[in-house]
Amino acid sequence: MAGFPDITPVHAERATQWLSQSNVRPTRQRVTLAALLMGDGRDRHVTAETLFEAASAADGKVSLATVYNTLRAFCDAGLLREIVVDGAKSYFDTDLCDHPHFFWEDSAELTDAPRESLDIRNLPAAPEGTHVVAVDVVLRLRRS
Amino acid sequence: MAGFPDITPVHAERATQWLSQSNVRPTRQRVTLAALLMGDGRDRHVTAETLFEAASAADGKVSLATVYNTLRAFCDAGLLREIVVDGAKSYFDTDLCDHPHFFWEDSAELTDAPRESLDIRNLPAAPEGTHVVAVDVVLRLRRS
DNA sequence: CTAGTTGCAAAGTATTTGCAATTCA
DNA sequence: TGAATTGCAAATACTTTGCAACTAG
Repeated sequence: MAGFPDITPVHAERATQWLSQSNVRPTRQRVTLAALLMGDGRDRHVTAETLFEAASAADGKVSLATVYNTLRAFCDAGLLREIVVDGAKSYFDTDLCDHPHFFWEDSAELTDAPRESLDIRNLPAAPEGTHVVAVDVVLRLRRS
Repeated sequence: MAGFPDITPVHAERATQWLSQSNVRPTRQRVTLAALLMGDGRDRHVTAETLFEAASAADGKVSLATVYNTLRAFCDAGLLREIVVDGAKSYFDTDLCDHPHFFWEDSAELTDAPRESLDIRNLPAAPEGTHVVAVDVVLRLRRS
């Protein structure tokens, strides 16, 4: 459930660059959140709530509203990908490529599914005047 | 947006049987909603709100809370399939088979995508102790 | 008759927003 | 400095729930 890295100076530095490169102003709050998300370079799935808790535990001083706004800003800047699975929460994924996800119905958790194998052919064509922004593939899991 | 059939006696009759067969008690409200959903045998995608409006227009006398409860009941009974796409609303589909959907980001509408073509191979295996309940494939569309 | 269902209004959950105070470039 | 960002609290959007009144079998 936890799985967020500590915020080391190195992580903060990396986070700052990540933001600057996408023209997102690296404020203190955004650097904190960015460092938690990608400080160690690993892929992560977060909700506003989990990230807020991690930030509060780490250095505090980020309001929940800012977490929401920041996640949205990161998404708009192309730093994150929003994955919508359950009616209630939105998940944000640091891995930008299309890849399948497992959604665990009992715990409402979202995890990566092995992507190597998946092979989707003959994807329906986008209707006239539109293009496909993303292909969400979610495997809903239930306890056997 | 509309696309709901009128509620004819034939539709009501068909709806009643549909419910009875799944051990869902065919109350007046449920028959109304069921007739709107599958009276004419066509596939449909609804949200609580669209179905509520259709019911209100048709014969009235169904509260929004009941629409929510009923959609959930139909789902539990295996008469509908819930499709989760966007953070806000839940969609319900009368077509129970796995098939891909288009989600139109600008209008927040959900429609079927042509299913003939789609060919998914090597779906990741379900982790130990779980099974895959459904595979949701959603193509998010944006205006070009 | 009585267990299941309805409707209302109230509560809940996830998220967004208005706006004054603050902060980064 | 000035435009962008923050934080709070209030607002919003969707959905569920408590409970008394009703209804199908």
